[in-house]
Amino acid sequence: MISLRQIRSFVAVVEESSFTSASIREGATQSGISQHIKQLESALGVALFERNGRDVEPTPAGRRYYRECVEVLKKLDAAQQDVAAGKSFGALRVGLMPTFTRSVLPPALERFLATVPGAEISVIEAYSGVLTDMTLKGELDFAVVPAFEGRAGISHRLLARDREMLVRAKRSGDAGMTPVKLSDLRPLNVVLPGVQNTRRRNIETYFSTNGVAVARRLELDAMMGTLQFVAASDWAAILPFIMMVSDLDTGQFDIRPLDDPPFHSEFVLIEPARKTMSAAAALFAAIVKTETERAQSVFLERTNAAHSRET
Amino acid sequence: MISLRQIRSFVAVVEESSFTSASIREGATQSGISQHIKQLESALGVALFERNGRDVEPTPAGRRYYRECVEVLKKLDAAQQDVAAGKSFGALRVGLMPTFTRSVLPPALERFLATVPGAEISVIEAYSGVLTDMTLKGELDFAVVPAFEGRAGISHRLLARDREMLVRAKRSGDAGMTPVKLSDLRPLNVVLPGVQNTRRRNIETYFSTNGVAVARRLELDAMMGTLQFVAASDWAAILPFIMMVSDLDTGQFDIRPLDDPPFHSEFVLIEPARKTMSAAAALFAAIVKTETERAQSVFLERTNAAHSRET
DNA sequence: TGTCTCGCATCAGAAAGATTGATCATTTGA
DNA sequence: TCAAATGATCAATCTTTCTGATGCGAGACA
Repeated sequence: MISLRQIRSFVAVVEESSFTSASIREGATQSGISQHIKQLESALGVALFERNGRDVEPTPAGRRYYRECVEVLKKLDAAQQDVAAGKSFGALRVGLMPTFTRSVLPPALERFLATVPGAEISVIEAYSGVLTDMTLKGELDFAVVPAFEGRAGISHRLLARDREMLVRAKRSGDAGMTPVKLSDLRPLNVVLPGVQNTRRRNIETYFSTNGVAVARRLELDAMMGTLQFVAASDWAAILPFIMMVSDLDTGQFDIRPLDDPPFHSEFVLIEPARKTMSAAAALFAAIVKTETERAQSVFLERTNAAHSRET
Repeated sequence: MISLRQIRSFVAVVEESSFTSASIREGATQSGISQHIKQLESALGVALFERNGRDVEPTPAGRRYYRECVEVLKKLDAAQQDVAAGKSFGALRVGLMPTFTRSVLPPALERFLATVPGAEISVIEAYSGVLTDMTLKGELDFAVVPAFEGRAGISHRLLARDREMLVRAKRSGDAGMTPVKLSDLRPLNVVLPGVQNTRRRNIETYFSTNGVAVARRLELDAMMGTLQFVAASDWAAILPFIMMVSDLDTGQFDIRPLDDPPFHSEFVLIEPARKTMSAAAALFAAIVKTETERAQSVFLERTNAAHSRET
């Protein structure tokens, strides 16, 4: 007889393409996972994986079974949520990339806690890779990360599309929010996230596609550090608008939208495909989205203002 | 953590309205079932049943959870079937009431075995109550029974609507298939199924609604016996047309449709709600349906023939 | 009203089953 | 060719589950 444990192991192996990683994710041993798969295969009478050396790939039957298993798990999860709903809003764990923790998180948190006074929420700030792994492991209810290539076991939906900005230390006389064409500038000293970061790849693509000259590159995988450093030097950074909203009026930064062409980034909300978002999570996600939109509305106000100053 | 065993137990308890019956159906002990429910309730944090003395009734939450659990089980079953399909047509177990085993079964079986040479099939002949219980227990892939009031855990769909006939021993000079109004006849000696039988209740309703006089009643829960007895006596029986198709030309019986008003019976195909019909079962069900329709087409031929003889 | 019976809850011991850790076999990449 | 990585296998252990006996409460019946 097939058990849920076996199914969970199977799903993990498909998503991780590895027995060993699956065992870690499921908090089990490789041996146990191996046996689960074996039992499943013998119960179904079908091979679920093709083992070619160190390569584990689902057979067509395995792939089909995977799809259905994910649905079953999701339905089961939904059933539990449905019945257990109202019991208490449970503890909510959300992963946000720094872009969001800086500007959007504070007002979102405030609204959420006002709406659900008893809520328990933890927010984990990390880069997209970490957040994606945690989401896959089921350690997060959802996470917000840059749009990515998709990954087995993760479902995602667009949360926001944002304009990338050139951020430098403010010098007197700078007109805020004036669009800037990077290739017109002299070669930049630019602070960038590390190569494993999704944003880094997008930025490099923009640079090379649009003939942007870079004098020097500095890798900093520390957002706070980046901002501090940029504020106190002549280095620049490329950051999404929503990250900088709260800095528009501090006089610390010169913030300008990249233009000609404009550079957009997309952010998606990801969650484990096998789970149903809890009511609490859905509420918080909605609040994050509206707060993001509110922050973005500032963009139009300011660029209009900049425009009218010019004319 | 919730297990499939627990869910199956829960579903069984809801459908049986009893821990004890559920334990029998699941091949477990009452103690075990009780623990499963307790674990489920504590895992969900919700009471699933209201225990009022010897009465077990699902709470609203329990009812909702039941619906979702059935779906989960069904999806899981479908997933297995899907993946395991092609492995072999498996053993098929079908329950038929005597009405169907007499006329429809032989040609249906023949066609089925011709279509799927390697098929293993067993047909169980029994009355509707027995067949329904077996279906609920999962001992049958499906069963054909008289239309009934519905029952938790059983899904059903209409298979055929058939005309009830007055069946008596043939006497010389009888014109076959002439419609007959029972209340015009002198009081009948009639052989009937036992009171627990669904057909019995329907027949009694027809009798009393239409002022049919009955001289004597004889209860026989043996279809073969009923036919033998009717053929050799002046007792009558009320039987569906499809049951008698193969006896139209034997010269043994006088078979006439009840008329003014006509008396119809419906037969449904039932299966466990938590399962997905296997490909083999679906095929056999389809064959049974077409064979039933073929048998019924004889009705029109013969009544037309009878009509033209009269005019 | 008292007693009986039926049915679920509970508990401790027994059976079953799952998990682990060690080890082997195989493949890949240096 | 060797080292590293990965999956398969196996026996021992440990956890979980199940059972059978017993308890308890509610309705049935006299």
